[in-house]
Amino acid sequence: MNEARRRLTLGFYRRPSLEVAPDLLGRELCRSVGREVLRGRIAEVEVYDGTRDRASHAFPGRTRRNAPMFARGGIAYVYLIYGVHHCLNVVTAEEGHPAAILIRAAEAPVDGANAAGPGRLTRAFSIDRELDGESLVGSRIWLEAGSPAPASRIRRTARIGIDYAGAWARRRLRFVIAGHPDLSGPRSMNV
DNA sequence: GGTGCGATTGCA
DNA sequence: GCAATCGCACCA
Repeated sequence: MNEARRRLTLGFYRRPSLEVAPDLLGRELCRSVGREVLRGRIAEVEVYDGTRDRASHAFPGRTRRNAPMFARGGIAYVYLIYGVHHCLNVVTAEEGHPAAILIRAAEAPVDGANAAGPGRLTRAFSIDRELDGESLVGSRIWLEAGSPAPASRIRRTARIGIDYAGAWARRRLRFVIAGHPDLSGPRSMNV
């Protein structure tokens, strides 16, 4: 079986988020729907780690919504934003340490679909809150080894849409594949 | 039980 | 530039 199709295992997720984030770039997001499997190479992610990050859902401490962020790495955290769009996160790190990585963009899983932007991505991959807390090593949603982006192709920028977060808004916690055609956000944020 | 708002997007 | 649309955190 070819290396690119190898499924990522729990050990991949149970590491510090800053280690996992760049390692997610170029990995294949896989979503089983009906008898088909949607696949798309991840191009852009953002780290939300700890309770001191004002932009993180974990900032107020543990609540019902953010509970999956406090779990051990290896599950999905999916929430509804603006009552309109779903956002997919990969939960990382160890039990009790809230950390999640927002998957902001991937290559289109089917021709004509658009998975650039967190809301568009969940729509393209048919992901909603039914997958909140779902295992990432199960049969509904998972990651495969894909073709990891080499370190030389990875860039870091500030995160998007969190201007209210003070100093945290300036931290470079967004990771992208440089020059990738499917990045989201303002052009100035794409390197 | 009431209120305010968001890790976004698409359209005017 | 702004409306859409709703779960939920927070306060009373």
